[in-house]
Amino acid sequence: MEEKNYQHNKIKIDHRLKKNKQFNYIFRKGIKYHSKNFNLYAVSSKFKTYKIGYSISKKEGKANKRNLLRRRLKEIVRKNQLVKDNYNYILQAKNGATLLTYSEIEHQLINLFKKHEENKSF
RNA sequence: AUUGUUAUGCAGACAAUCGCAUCAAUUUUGAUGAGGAAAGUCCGAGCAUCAAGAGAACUGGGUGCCGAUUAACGAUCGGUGGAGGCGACUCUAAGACUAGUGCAACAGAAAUAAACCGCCGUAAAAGGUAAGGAUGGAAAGGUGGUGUAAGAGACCACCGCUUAGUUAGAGAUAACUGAGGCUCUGUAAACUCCACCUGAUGCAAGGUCAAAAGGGCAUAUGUGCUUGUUCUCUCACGCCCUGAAUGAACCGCUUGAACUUAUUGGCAACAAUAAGUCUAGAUAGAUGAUUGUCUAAUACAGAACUCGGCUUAUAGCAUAACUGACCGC
RNA sequence: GCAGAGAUGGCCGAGCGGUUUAAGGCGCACGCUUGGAAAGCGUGUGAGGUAAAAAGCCUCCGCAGGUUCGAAUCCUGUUCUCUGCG
Repeated sequence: MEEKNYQHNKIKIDHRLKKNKQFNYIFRKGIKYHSKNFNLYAVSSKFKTYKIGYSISKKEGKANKRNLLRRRLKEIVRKNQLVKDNYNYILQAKNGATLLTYSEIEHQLINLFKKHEENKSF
């Protein structure tokens, strides 16, 4: 019974960044990658899993627009398996990213994470 | 067929695959999962804390035609008066400047008070007068007549104002009759007066884990307190810091002035009764992606303690009642 | 989520019912001064529309209504900006 619970917990690891501290740390120390509508901050971490946070300023739109964008970002990251272990990320939206369609966002994000991959290999 | 006016409803549905949150089961399944405004935070409540309570005076804040509804309200409904529209109908912070005070620039002779021009009068003055002129947002009730030296509510008719009575009404008020002859400029979203209401802070409230031990201040003619100020009385005997953290978890957290349907009462807001239902509860914060079918399906927009309103944003479709103009009979 | 403050010429900033929208400073333009500059002194200077130009007229104190004879100022709604609360 206990083993099962343990396994269950192991499957459900929290991949979210939660604390303001963590966000500030990554904003300061992270390696930055830019596209037209998004910034990616990446920092290597001592943990084996990854964590990712999404940052959308209030200037980008009203609450429901921001919510929609965040959900789409989460969906794209999950579906394309863009994120690698041992890293912490922040995805920041800018310049009217809420106006983009799903496919446009997907295109930009894949390119962004490609840059990150190339940088890592060097 | 057209033109408006008012009211109401919907705010996509179904299926498949992958994915999220909560709760059940339990080992891979099932159920449920944002709005009409969830928004603005403009009002009113519940709930919590300020050790507890009673009372008085002053101050501050709010509301302001009448009646009803409501847990309550600055909300709602039905009326009255006023304003707009040919009309259906819509809008209305609408007590009192005859308690007192303030303000009213410029213009104008004069701004709450009277005479510049004028008119009458006369030899000329004195004197009488406020019709006409000019200014202004406002100029001494208005229009027409009688009257007169010229004029004037001096007198008359109509209209307006103030006021008394009668009738109708629950009342605001309305209608009628009489009186005053008009004394009384506007402004209270100026101070103020009158009537009524009103403690403060907001779930980031607040509580549990949270105790030991140590330290400081005060120790009754004292301290504390009812969170705008002061006072009276009852009352309590302690308060603060370290421990104790830029911490985690849990509670608060969703069954409620709840929702749906029916009946009854009421013009209506709404209320009562009966039956049925349980319907988000996250905490970097749960609803997305792809595809198909139907369709007018697009807009504004995302719960964060919970309710009742108000205000603002909003595509398209549908329904009902009524208004005007035109055509036909 | 809750609570509070503000918005005035190109910039800062006073004014809080009254006369032509606006004190003062910075800035800008021109002149004086100087061999030349800086500093100093003096004069002028908001924007848009109308207009050939000048003069004049109209609109503008975040935006939209209302009260008032009259609103940058008072009241209501709204938009944006900023601050505090664990």
